[in-house]
Amino acid sequence: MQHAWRKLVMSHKETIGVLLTDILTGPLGVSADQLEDPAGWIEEPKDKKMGDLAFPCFRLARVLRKKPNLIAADIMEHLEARVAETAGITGVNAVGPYLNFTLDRAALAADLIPAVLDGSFLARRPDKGEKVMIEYSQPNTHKAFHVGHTRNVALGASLAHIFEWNGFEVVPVNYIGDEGAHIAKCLWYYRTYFDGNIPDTNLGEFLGELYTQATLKLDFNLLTRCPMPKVSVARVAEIADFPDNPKLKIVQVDTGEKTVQVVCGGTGYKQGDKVAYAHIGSRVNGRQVGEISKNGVPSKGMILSELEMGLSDDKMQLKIFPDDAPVGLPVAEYMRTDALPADVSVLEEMERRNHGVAETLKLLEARDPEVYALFEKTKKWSMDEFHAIYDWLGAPFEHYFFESDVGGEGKKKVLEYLEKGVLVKSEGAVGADLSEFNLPFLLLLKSNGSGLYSTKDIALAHEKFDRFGVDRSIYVVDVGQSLHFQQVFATLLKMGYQRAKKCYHLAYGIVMLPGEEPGAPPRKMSSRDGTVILFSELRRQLVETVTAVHLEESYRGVWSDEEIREAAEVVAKSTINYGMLNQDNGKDIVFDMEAWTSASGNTGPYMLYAYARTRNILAKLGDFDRNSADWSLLTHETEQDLVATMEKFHKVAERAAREYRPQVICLYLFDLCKSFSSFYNHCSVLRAETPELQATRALLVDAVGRVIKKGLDLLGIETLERI
RNA sequence: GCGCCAGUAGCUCAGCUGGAUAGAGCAUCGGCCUUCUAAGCCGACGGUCCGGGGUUCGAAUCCCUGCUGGCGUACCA
Repeated sequence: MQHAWRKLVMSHKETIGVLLTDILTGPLGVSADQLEDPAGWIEEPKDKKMGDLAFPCFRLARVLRKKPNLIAADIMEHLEARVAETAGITGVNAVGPYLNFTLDRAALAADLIPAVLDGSFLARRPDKGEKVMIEYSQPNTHKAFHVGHTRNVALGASLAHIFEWNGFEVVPVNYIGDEGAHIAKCLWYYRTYFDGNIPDTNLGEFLGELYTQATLKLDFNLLTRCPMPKVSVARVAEIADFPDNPKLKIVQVDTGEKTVQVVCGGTGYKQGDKVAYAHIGSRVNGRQVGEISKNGVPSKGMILSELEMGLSDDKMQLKIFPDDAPVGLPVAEYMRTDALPADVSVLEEMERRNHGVAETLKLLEARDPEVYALFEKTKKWSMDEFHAIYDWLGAPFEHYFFESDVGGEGKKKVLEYLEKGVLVKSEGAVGADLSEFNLPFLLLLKSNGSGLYSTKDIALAHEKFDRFGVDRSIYVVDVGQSLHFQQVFATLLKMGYQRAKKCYHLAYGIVMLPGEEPGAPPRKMSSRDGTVILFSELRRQLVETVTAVHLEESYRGVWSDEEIREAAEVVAKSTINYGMLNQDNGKDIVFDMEAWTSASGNTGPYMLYAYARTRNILAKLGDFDRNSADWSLLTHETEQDLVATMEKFHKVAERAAREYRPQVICLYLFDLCKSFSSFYNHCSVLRAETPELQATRALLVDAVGRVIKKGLDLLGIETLERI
């Protein structure tokens, strides 16, 4: 069924276009081929007060060789009479270079409001025949779920609703990270160190805590200020000039065992100084130290600067130890902290811990009965918690993918395409040369043959299209993965998988915390520093603050405790969801618990409040004569605003899907709710001057409430009948 | 080094494919509750749209360039 309201608005532009064409090609003498399509130039004025539609005369300036505002005046002369006899348009005036048209709002309201009330306006759009998969959330098991993750969930869930409403067939899916080193670390810590009691609740967060503890155990900077094996104290035995290069010196270094020659570019040392010497084969800041030769002068190992040791920003100054530093002693031991007992070797302890994690990983991969059983048990702890969180947030999932399920298939595919010559070997590893796409090499198999994140994504993409038959695949993943997905999609294309063109990475910015002092820049959350806001904590604090600040005084004793609790939960959810969505996808969000819970202005609770007010009016009013409504009575500025704003709903929802931006719905709802609040303070329904006006306003209020509710629905936000 | 993203009011942010006097919220300061819920409404204050060029009748918007910040740059996920 065609909606009358839509035809009406479309026809306004066409009607005006015809009028303008008549006048321009007639009295003003513009030839038709110079005119193109005036209806297409019509836009909406920035300020609603100026009118409903505007025609800018700038482009005509060139054709007519006249100033735009004079052209507007010329057209006006002929236009006014024509407009007066045109139905649907109530007025026109020339403002500078613009012609502003006012539409017949009573006619608009007469079409729109009944359509809202009978449900046809807000009904899901006709089926588009396109199946869209939306992958979001992707949490790692054995890690904590925190505020940052809620942005992803809010975005994904909202997009699912928005696409659904726009007539797409939506398949919302999750992709669980249940494989990899993080799990080995967590389980290693649990088996090696944990001796407390397992809590009764929040087992997922408990695992996250174990994981954090594990990373602390593996942060060797806590054991020594120089966590580098194969770096030891050495003595500068002799310094000689380098031929033809005054910046370099040839240094003979006494390591305690032998004397080696090093070409050194650093400064601030002299013969006899004690320095940090990195042996061949050691790793310095991730780089392997090898034997090199500079202009034919061999150099074995390197002498570390203060920068290389992470002690200062000075990249030239070599680290010099006091004279009593024993030559040959590993620097890791020399610079140890007091975290370990003195009789425990730092290097041995580092080795022991690294080995422990590696062993756990091996046992996991080999499905050792004990370790694997522990893995499955703990994985369930995480999954149970995830499900509870999704349930609370209202996030739908139709299917769960698991990393552990796609790894094997990924490897198979990579080897198959290596065989075909599409993928190549490089430095012992396998990957895709993407230079034809102007992208860097994508590693797909490590030199030891094991797969990576990218390997799994190759298999996952196939699975999505082949098994679920989707036409489009959206990945909601943070912006840090942009290059990764460009590479994955390009690799798929290179493998001849044309449907990679229908893959889209929706990149969003991360969630930050406000600076510690006013004016300080926002900071990243870090589980290590304990600055992460865990989900349970977020929920608890939000509900608590909402109750204390807004519900306690007004409703305790008036509502049941149960109703207060439920209201607090709904408000808390709206706060977090709306806050996460009402921001440009790509930009970082600063999550300020205090600011978010204060809940005034452009926030979720503001929308809920506006909605509850619409319901409250109707509840107080009770029955009224719906047939006595007279749309021409809606003359107040705020009433006309509401009608005009409601009308935009389809355009907004369509745009939100097209641009993958739930935010446009937020902006729209804020606009609508603000108009309603203004209306609420200016026009009373219960005390309307006449029964007709009262009935008309009541229907308007009802319609506005429904549009707000539907908009919030698309954002994944529930409403309350009263707050 | 290279690549991507960003820089708009004291703070947090809108500003759609270039259009009218650059807009909100918060904060600050004034008003409005015996009348439908004050989580609200009305008003005031507040801007060299990072700098510099260019395209255009017209630039916060497009192009170039510089500065600043963030992120990413093959054996982590």
